[in-house]
Amino acid sequence: MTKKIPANTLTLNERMADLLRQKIVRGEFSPGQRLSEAALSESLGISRNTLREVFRILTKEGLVWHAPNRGVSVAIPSVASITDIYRVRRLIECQALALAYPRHPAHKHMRAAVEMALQCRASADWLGVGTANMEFHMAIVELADSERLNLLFSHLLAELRLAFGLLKDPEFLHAPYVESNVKILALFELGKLQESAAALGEYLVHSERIVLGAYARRLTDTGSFE
Amino acid sequence: MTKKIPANTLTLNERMADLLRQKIVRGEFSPGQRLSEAALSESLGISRNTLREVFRILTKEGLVWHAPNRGVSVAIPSVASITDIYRVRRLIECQALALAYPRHPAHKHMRAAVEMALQCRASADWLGVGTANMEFHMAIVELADSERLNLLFSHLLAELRLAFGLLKDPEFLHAPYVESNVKILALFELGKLQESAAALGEYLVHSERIVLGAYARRLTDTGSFE
DNA sequence: GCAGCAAGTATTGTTGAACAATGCCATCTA
DNA sequence: TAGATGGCATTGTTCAACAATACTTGCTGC
Repeated sequence: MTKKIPANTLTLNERMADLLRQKIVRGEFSPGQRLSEAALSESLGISRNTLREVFRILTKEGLVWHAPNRGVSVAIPSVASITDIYRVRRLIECQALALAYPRHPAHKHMRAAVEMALQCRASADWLGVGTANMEFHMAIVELADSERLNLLFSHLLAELRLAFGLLKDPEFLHAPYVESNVKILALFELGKLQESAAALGEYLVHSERIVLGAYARRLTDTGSFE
Repeated sequence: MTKKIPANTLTLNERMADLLRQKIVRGEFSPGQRLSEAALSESLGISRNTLREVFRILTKEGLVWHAPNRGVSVAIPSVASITDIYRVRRLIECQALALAYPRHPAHKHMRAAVEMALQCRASADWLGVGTANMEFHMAIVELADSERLNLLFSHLLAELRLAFGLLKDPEFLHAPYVESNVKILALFELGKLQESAAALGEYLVHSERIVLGAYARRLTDTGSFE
């Protein structure tokens, strides 16, 4: 009866999906860029079939776009998708925070992320600040104790990261929010859940505006993608 | 410059995924049943490679379970997963309803679903009542205007349907809620969003209790799956 | 020069077969 | 009975091939 837990060794597909996901969110490919099966499978050292499975994984996560008979390309974050992502974030994050149990274990993750952000900011590591910020918000969602929400949210963040990649000036994007997160965490630790959630809501509205603004500016600078 | 819209013809993978998804939620396979690649690919008339892509799609949706080197089996809805699903439903549905624009187009879908439920109930078509009920709740989520929430939710419902399939007595499961939906819709149409959302919340709590109860009873009747 | 057409090329979609890696099961031994 | 052994079945991954679709190039006629 003591069935062995399935080996947690990831299969090749999944490892390669991780790899490619990182390459994409780190901006090693430009949005809209076509990902040729032949070229990529050779450069990754995997077969076309395996690569296609990887593509399918990333398609579900919204990182690449698949057009039948035309292959896959790196997704181009649209204004609509950014709006959508923030809409979901407000809905999920605020509720998760407002309804949370104040001593929930994920609380430690929140704190760790805030500390990481402060540290990165001190050393002007703006990419690190961005990462820490995302971890903070991921931790907020963890408060809801839902596997499914966690998964959805991690995909959302990856997609958002792709959009951030388009924008210059990460300092401008992330740095102002370190303080905001500090405040949200402080209110949460004091048990002032409603106020904490309200602060979070404000942050999200503000952040969306900044991202959309920077995004629109970029589009007019460089011309539309399509 | 008038690029053609990508052909909306689904690829074989996707069509087969739809097919298999239906077979699963309709209970043509029993939960836990192993889905052999060789056997299934032959019976569906597709190659093993194609079937594996289909499996990957359904795995992401939670309908089948994949254990490395041991293949995939129809998912066994656990008490934990049911709890999780209802947790997500409460979080998303109630907010979607409470924050909705009262004249949102999806409102028509809600009404259509309620009418369908009434009609099915009149002819004692309990399966139809169940379907209509799900469409009603899908419509509620559509109020939030989020592509991503819609997608998540449709997967959630498919998973839940799988759990329902385990239970006898669909009348018992769905029939009592026709009235509840009528009430929720009525309050919504009157613009009483908070009351409507509250009624929805009550429904969800109640429904979860019923499902878990029936589920536990079934487990003690037939013995644990594992 | 340019719109439209036609043939050829490149890429993706799908299949079948092959072999390695892993898990499962029956048998054997102590 | 417990554990080791070896064979069998299934999955993981690759390869090669061909069909179906999209893209390119060059041509024609105006």
